[in-house]
Amino acid sequence: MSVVAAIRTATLKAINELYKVQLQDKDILVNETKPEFEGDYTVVLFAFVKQFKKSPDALGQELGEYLIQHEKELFTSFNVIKGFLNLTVSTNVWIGFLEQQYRNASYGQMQSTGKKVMVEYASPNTNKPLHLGHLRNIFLGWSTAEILKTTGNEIIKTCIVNDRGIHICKSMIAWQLFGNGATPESTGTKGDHLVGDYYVKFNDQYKKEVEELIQSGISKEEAEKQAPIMKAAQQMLIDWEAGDAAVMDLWKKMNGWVYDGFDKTYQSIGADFDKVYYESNTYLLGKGLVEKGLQKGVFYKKDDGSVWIDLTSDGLDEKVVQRRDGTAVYITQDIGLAEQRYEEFKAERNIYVIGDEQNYHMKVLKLICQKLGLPSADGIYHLSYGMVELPSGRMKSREGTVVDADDMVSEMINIAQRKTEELGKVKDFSEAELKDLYNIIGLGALKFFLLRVDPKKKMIFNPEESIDFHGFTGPFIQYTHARIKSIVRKLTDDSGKMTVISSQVSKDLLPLEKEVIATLERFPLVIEEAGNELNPSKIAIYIFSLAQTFNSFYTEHSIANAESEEKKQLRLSIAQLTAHVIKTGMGLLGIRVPERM
RNA sequence: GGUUCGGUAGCUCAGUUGGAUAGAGCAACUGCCUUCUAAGCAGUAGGUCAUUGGUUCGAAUCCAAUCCGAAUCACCA
Repeated sequence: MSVVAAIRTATLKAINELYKVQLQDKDILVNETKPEFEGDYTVVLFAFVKQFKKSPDALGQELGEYLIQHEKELFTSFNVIKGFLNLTVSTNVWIGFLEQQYRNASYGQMQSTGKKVMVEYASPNTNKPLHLGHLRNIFLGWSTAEILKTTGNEIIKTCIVNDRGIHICKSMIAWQLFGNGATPESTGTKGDHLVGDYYVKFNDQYKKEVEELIQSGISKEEAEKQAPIMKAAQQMLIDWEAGDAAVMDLWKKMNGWVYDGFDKTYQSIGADFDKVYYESNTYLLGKGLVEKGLQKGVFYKKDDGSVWIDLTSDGLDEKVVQRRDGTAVYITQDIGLAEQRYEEFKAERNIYVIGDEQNYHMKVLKLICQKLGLPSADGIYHLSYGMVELPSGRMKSREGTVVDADDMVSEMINIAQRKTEELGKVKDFSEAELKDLYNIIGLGALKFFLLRVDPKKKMIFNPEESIDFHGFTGPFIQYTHARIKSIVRKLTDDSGKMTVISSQVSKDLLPLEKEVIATLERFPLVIEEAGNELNPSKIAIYIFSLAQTFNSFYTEHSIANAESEEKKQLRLSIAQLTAHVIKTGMGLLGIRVPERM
């Protein structure tokens, strides 16, 4: 049981004994004591004042005295200031925790819940390469999955590839017109970038044609409809749906290039999936559900044959679920896919990592599934995250104002290399070791940058100012880890035992020693909170504050030259557990930590 | 216009779901490398928590109104 939980339990018991009132866990507010007061944790008493008809001071005194009397193992002293009961936790509790955990290689891992959770993330279109927004999505999805794994769930990572539709036809048409048979091999261009280039070319040509038509006296709307290249793309989509052999061949070839490119990117950033769905296989799903919905009276048919659902009583609008030509729309496919996935995996929860621009869509999706009475419905959860914007506004691939994912990654790795070379601390590293180190640091900086903020909030990225390596950053934490490892190497033998043998650890704690231990002790609570909220930034913030606290401790108190062997043992244990928590916590964010840097 | 989300230091963000004198990082300024890695540490300065009113022992946090910004409201995906 965590210290905070123990304080709650003890307080509940004390209240029950003293005032014969049975309260719940959630009624007891336990905070960390502010540094300017004496104590470790604080029970806030104001909430009980009315109920017990006591002054806050009297209540605090009575509770404090009771706790000191009856919980001698837990507390050593208390003080009451205004309505705050400040409790000092016994040193034995902290030492006991440390002795128990510092060699525990699985500290932080929780017991299995037996629950299955599916996490869908990334889900790219195949007409252009990944950009910074995708990176936020991918890091967020991957990290959330890892966190849920650690809190005891079985995880299925999935991805739905949007591989068909007008957008890919645009790239295909432009390639036919301007490509001259170019391939990734012939041009030396990564496949997804090559296809993306033709998507841009399509739009350039389209714009040009529209301009020309407007010049010839046609209205803008009409010009946009009549532009030959757009007509060609639309025709190609029709041919694709008809299964035209030549179109299918081209489609397969170009998508193949894109997948090769995506795979390289995924590999470089450490993204992986247990199951990938392709929209070309799923876009016809959901048609049977339309029939079912009509029978159940959830849907209704308009005179022109289109099928709708009326969600106005839920505060939303009317929504089409089937076009008048009988084809399924986007949302219908999603319903079908939700069903199919549920049939296949029976996951209780299905977390969709999708940008907040689709909040409305996802709300509708869940609502329709619920109204249809689908078993997958209640498990649908939209993990909505904010867009990554530039100082000039949103990124737009058509206007070329996107920060490309591959460029971003290689730039971060370059900066990592430059900084490492400037510092010159790893001159004995081999070529391969250096390469790996630059990867660890560069990607660490990037991932931490994108994960340290609340997913729900949109974030602004300024390409002019490169991502920092000091302060609240990945490299700062990696550096703290490397420093600890350096000490551990010097003070232990290969088996991890202290070279200086001492039978026991010191029994008294300096303030900074205690602060680090108390922070370490909170790790499982933080993981739990991050899991409940599906919010990796909680982990990032926590690990940063741990590193900060440890660094203060590190500069203030020597480990190797501690006053006594017991102190040395104590501090080394603190350092080792800190390194473990940093490594594990950063691992939950998908960030590796180096042994040296 | 309807709905939803947001506005906290010059910048980027926290703020434990209503608790003590609102916190970090960056940028600025002062110190600290002949003892475990200075990608570090210690410190200074920086705030009308968008505005106004309300709820109560207590509000950045809850409610109402107003101002500003964003997303969304397709027989596109």
